[in-house]
Amino acid sequence: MTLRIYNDLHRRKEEFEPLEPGRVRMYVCGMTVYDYCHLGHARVVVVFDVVYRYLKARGHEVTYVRNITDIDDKIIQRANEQGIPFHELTKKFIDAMHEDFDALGVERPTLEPRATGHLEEIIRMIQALIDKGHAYQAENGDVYYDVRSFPGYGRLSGKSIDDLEAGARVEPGEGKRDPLDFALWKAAKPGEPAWDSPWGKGRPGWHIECSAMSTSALGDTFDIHGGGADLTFPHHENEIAQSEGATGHPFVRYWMHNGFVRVKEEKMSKSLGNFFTIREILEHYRPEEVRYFILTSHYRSPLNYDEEHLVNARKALDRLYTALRGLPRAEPGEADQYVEAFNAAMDDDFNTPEALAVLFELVREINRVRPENEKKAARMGAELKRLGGILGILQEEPEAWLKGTPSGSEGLTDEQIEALIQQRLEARKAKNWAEADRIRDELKAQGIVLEDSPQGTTWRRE
RNA sequence: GGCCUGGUGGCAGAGUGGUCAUGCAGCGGCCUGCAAAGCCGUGUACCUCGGUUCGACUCCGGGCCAGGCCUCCA
Repeated sequence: MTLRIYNDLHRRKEEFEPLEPGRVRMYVCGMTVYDYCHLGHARVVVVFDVVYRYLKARGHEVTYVRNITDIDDKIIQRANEQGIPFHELTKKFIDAMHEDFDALGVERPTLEPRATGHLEEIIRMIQALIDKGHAYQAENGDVYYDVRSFPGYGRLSGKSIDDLEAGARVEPGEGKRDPLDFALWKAAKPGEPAWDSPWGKGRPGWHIECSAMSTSALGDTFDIHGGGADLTFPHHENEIAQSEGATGHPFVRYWMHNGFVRVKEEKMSKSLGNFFTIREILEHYRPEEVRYFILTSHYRSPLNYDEEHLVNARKALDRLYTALRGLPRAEPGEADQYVEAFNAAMDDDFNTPEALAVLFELVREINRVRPENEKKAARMGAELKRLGGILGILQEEPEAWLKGTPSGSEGLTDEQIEALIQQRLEARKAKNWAEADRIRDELKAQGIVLEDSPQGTTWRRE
């Protein structure tokens, strides 16, 4: 069985073979930390978290690097607006980002480099580009990449320099030789944070940060580079030009881009203002519901945000957890055909919707087997939980999940519920069905669902 | 304008040249004091017009529609 990944560089699925067998080097473009993360950011980190987990589950040793852009125009602007030093602003949002991602159950990457911690590498790379004739310093002090000096420019995004040229414009005072040239180093303006360099005080451009951080952490050539589809051009195109221009080696073997989160058929983005932050959503929905929702569509497809879908995610997770509820502890087993189907789905370019479908098929089998053979069901349940772990779901205690509330909601306490159930039990013993049903209806009105079984009555929150 | 995706049942969302997705919702049955949960069963789904084929939702071409990139954006 081989893993196939859709490689954006060639626009087709390709068999995945890491440069070094058993070892995968992966880089994902992380956040620019000037605001809270929204659902679009959540999608990137959840998607690549699953890629990371699955590669590990497949037995690879994975070095996963996800950077933090902690210096750029927007950060400076926002810090100035608030009258605080830029690093104070970035610290606040880096902390918030970690809170949000931790809440979503996203594993921390192996390394999380920050641009401001890699000025040396950045400067060295820019110098190499100048030395090799790929970059030049303009009269305004900025250093630009000479796009026409790199023959492969446009290969990833499928654009030709000449087509791009048509719509491009040079802003006054930029001093570019060609409108498509982009800044590697921006000369310091008054009041801006600045670092010393051979070209005077200034700061790095956005694109060069990722080239420098990725190659310094993973080497000139590495296996997977990921990010949102909006980064394909120009960011990733520029990264290729920079890294290959500077090192002379191929940069990335497999390029992966996830699709956008949409709101009413439009891309969710800061500029459109139609975004929902992770923390807003987590006020009303549980992290696992958000995560499940993200995984219900394939990572390259668009994902339409709608609260109804989050509600649906909870119902689906309820079914999964219900199958696990009350099963004795056991070692995973008895479910080979489901494990195979799950792996086949994941091997096919990380097809999480199909992998989830397999989980539901396994659930049906567990529910079927359970009455006759609880031990077998328990082993299958353990397997279900293990597979869920690869997707980052189903790791809660089933009982806790089913009795849990979305944060923020209020109602009866567990003790009050148990007391009412006890009362109802008395009524049922006396065959006072009217009273028993009254209590059940009362609880139902509060969002509590009762389930009677020969073993007793259980309850859950809707 | 250039380039790139995609249009699947009530909703969401996979997938395949000729039997099944899956979840939610619906309907019938079993189970239950009645329910719930669970199990079993159930739905003339594949934008449109042509073409290829014994056969296409699946391949090819046109059209229509939606979204994206071409400027900071995950």
